[in-house]
Amino acid sequence: MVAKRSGARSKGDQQSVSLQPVQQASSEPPLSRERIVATAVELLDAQGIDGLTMRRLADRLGSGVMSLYWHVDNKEDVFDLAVDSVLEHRGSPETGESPDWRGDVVHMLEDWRARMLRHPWSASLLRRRALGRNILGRLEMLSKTLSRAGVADADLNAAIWSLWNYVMGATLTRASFDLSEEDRAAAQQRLTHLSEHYPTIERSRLLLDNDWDGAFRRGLDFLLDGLSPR
Amino acid sequence: MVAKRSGARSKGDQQSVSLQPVQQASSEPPLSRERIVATAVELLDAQGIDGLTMRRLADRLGSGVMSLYWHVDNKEDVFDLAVDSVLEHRGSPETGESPDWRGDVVHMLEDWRARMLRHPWSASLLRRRALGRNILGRLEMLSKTLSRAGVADADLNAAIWSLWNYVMGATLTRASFDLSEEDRAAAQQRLTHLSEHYPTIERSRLLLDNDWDGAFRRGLDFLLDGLSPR
DNA sequence: ACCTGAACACCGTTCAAGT
DNA sequence: ACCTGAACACCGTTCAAGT
Repeated sequence: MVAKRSGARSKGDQQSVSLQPVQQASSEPPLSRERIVATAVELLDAQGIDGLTMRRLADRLGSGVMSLYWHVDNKEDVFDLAVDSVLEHRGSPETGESPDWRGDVVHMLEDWRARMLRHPWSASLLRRRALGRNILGRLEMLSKTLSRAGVADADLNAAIWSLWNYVMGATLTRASFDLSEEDRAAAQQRLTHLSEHYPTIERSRLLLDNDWDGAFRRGLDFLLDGLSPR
Repeated sequence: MVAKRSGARSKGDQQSVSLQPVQQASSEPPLSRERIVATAVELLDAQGIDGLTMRRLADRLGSGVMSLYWHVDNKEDVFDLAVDSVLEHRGSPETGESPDWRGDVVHMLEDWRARMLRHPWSASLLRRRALGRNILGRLEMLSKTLSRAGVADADLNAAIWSLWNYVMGATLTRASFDLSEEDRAAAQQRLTHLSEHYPTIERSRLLLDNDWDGAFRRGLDFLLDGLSPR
């Protein structure tokens, strides 16, 4: 799980481009869970959620389709593993001592969101079954930090879930709203056409606002204001 | 495995049943956008997101598959229409004058969430293209209410999106986490097994907490505390 | 305007079998 | 232990054609 972009593909290895004949192409590394997951992420990035099929995945890996099923239960399993792998998280040692708990939380959650947005398919695939070590590690860090900050034990879970909900909602919305210019245009047209019925959101240009990062940060501040111990 | 047929077919019986003067909106005979959408919702409720196929939908409607394509662009279109229909919303007249703006907001958002949870597939299908009159009506109501409550124009969009994000994240999480007892069991087992690595969330029983409604309300209160004008 | 069947180019997964 | 092709039971959608 360490090597994220490591050379799992044999065709275009840069070091040996000039000298390389056919021979090395045959040395595909053996199929493995990690290689399957990494390739699934590549494929999802390139083709989107409907672009991942077991057949295409096997093609990219240079194996037969059914070989995948030795390493992986089924297609759902591939999705779950891909999602957790996107949220790689090594509990940084300094977060245990930093005096700026709020900064720590904001930083971790912005990183969370940024990672998911780099793989826009991931937000819509985060089910309970996908909870792997990376996601759990982030929840643990959040829990520890909030507790240290003075959030009461009785409020802790509600606070964590509210932050989770906010991040998931924001990420999912951004990923699913902003994928194509075509969608933007259609929404704008529809809104203009019906503006008489929705005067307030028309006036504030709610659906045309494009500052996603700023809006995320400001909403997060609202939430952290609300749950800070006073 | 419940092959439940709602008697919705048979080409010529609408006139022949002479004892039935009751005319409901659920008219059988002609294919129409509304009838397609309503049946799609039924099918999604019964079989889940993968259970909706154009062939099955046509079957339920007693028509050929390709007949659907006269009324509907494609399968995506069916999804979008189904999502908006779930969020039916008639702008209640009294919300314009109620003195309890916070109660109004909580009420509308709890209704929003409840409607989506009654159709758990809907949360994961809410894209920009799905924004129809019902969703826009809710955003308009939210906007008006917050504005009336004294939220500054410069904060308005951030406030609305933060509420949207929160509701969407909470609803999506609840829908996708709690669908099966099997998932719960697997999560519990995994957590117990790895509890040494995640002591804090283990101690607070974060993943076993089952009070979704309460957690939703408490998190919403955090957020509203944070964005209330002081 | 509305509906249709046949056909195309795909799917995920079971199975029995190969090394 | 690991991999495989053939086969099954499906998909969404194009097309040419019917009323």
